[in-house]
Amino acid sequence: MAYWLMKSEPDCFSIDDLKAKKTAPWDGVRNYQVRNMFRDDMKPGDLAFFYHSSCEVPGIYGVMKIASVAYPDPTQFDPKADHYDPKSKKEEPRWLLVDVSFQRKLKHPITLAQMRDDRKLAHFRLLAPGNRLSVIPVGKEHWEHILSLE
DNA sequence: GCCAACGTTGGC
DNA sequence: GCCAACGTTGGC
Repeated sequence: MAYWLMKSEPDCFSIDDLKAKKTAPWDGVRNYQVRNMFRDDMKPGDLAFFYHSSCEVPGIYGVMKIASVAYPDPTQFDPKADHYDPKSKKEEPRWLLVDVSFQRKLKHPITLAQMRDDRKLAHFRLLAPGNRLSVIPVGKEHWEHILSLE
C-alpha cells in the first residue's frame, strides 16, 4: 500500500466538503505527471493526506482513502467546466481522476510551517523548493512521522 | 527538437 | 497582489 498527499484549495474543495460527501471524484487535475501517477501508481486502498493550499494556514487537515482505479475525468469534456479541455477526445481521454473517500479529520492541522521546521522532514518532497505537483507520493517514514505530530 | 512567451501554482 | 518556479504551447 502506498501513501500520498493531495492538494486542494479549500475555497474550492475542502476536507469538510469531502466529509459531507463521504466519497468524491478528485477531478480537475491537468498535469501529466499527476495523471500518470493516477494511472500507474495509485491503487484503491492507498491512503492520502488532504492538504489545503493557497489559504490562510496551508497544511494537512485530514486523511482519505483512494476509492477507485483511475478513470476519465468527465469535466474535461464539459465546455462549462473550469478545466474543460477542447483538445481531449472522448475516444482518447487525456485526463484521469480517482475517487477518494473521507477517513477522518486531524485533531489539528499539521501546518506547512511546522513541517518546514521539522528536521525529520528535510527530504519530504512537499517541502522541496519549487515543488508544484498537486499530488505527491509520501514515504512510509514521512507518513508515520507526520501522523505522530498530531 | 529548441526555446521564448505565456499561464499556473502557491507561499508569503 | 507579488513573484519565483516550472509546465505547456507553438513558431521555427
